[in-house]
Amino acid sequence: MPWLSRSSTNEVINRICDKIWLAVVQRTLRPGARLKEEELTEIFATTRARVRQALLILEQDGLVTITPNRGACIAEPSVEDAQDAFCARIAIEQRLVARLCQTASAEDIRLLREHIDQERRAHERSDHEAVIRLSGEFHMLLAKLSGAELLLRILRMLTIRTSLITAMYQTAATQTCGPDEHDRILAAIEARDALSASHEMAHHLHHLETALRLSDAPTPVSGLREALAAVVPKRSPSSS
Amino acid sequence: MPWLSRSSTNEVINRICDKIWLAVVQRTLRPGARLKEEELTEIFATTRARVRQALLILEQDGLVTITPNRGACIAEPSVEDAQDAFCARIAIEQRLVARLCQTASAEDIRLLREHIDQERRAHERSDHEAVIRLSGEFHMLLAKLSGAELLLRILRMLTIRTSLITAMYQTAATQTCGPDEHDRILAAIEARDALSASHEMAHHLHHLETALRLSDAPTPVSGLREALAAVVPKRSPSSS
DNA sequence: AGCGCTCCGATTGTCGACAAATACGCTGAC
DNA sequence: GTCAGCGTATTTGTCGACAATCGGAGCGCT
Repeated sequence: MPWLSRSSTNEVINRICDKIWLAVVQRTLRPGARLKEEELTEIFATTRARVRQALLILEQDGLVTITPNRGACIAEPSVEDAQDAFCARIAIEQRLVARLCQTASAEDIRLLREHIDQERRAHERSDHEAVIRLSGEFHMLLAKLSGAELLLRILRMLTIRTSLITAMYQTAATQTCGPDEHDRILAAIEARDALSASHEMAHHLHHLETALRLSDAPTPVSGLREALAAVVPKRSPSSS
Repeated sequence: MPWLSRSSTNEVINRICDKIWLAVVQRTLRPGARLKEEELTEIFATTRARVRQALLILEQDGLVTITPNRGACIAEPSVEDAQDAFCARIAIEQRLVARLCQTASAEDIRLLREHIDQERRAHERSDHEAVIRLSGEFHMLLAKLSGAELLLRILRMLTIRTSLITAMYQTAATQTCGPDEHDRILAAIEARDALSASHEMAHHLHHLETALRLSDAPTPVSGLREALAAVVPKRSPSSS
């Protein structure tokens, strides 16, 4: 578990945070899903206070939204949030890769290449779940290798938003951006070509964003979620 | 109180967060200062649970550090953290002002001008406390006017770091960067000159950073803090 | 039958007390 | 006189129970 949100001092709380975050990335938990405290309490075999702390942390990260007397749900970022997140990601990750061009060690590059290989393997066996997860982790790995604790934290907040958005406005095309672009970014880093690296990164993120924007107007999936839940509430109309 | 950290649902908790943040900005609370829970409890006339929540939020923001069984202190960011924070601020705030060049309304510009006027007045009457506070608030105001909730949050995390660092490595020169640079940024925004605006912003932040870097090597003030506290513990040597 | 009201179940929010851990001061021995 | 060991006292961490609030079902009224 090369995982990333050791925000709290407590091990249990970190496990809760990581698990939920992982479930969201793997599309097991959809945006808008309810997170009942008691439920989580018995799932993780802990107390409600711990769960509560974990939820507070996740709210700070933007993964869940807590509404006063109604509990926690997986967040549903607005389109504006997504645009802001992409904007900030472009700004930050450009700097990030440019910096890595100067600081990256051979070991760093090896790790990145290994990661991309994993991505490629997952892609080849059509393991969409792993593809999505690994694709996000690549960017986190970049931040991690930069050694900047702060950038890692910020990038986590940003990737959380973009992951949620892709989960909400998911089109078939969204998850097909293979590891090629990551590969080109790595190549630029390896060549110590900062300009090219930041350019590739900008291109990559812009690509991701526009792939989403396609489905922006037509199908805000989650916008219909509540409505659909009310209309087709799992009850066959023949019975009553 | 045009304040910024309404992270929590609870009013009391927000007040605690704001007050502490304000105290840090005004140099009333120095980095490394101990924050005892019980103490805060009676100061804010609340319960320890509230205080605890507030401290957790502040830890997420990077304003305090909580060490497992030893409580909370005002954070003391490392020099690397500071550099990262400035790096990220430059990346983000450049985008920010460029964006404001397109979206800023007349009302926005009026607010910014008013703020700068406040800065100037504070500067003229040598109210250093207000100068520091307002100088930081200017950047937060920019983020606020951009309308991007997310950018505001990130920028808060970043300005917290830079504020802490300036409090730690403070030289006389640090706080003298008058409102002129802010003024030039505003002028560029008003002229809808995105390139110039982002350039001015980069220059401004770079200026701030180098002003600090001067004292980087020579006097890590807070490094001596504990030592000094142990050596000169407010007790006159004549008494005992 | 449609609509509004009330009551009830479920869920969250809050608090106080207890347990654990650490820092400090004291005593005693070398 | 100094240092090690121990006990206490302060501070944080945790938990369980209670109170407040919200959503929904049921019921009565129009």
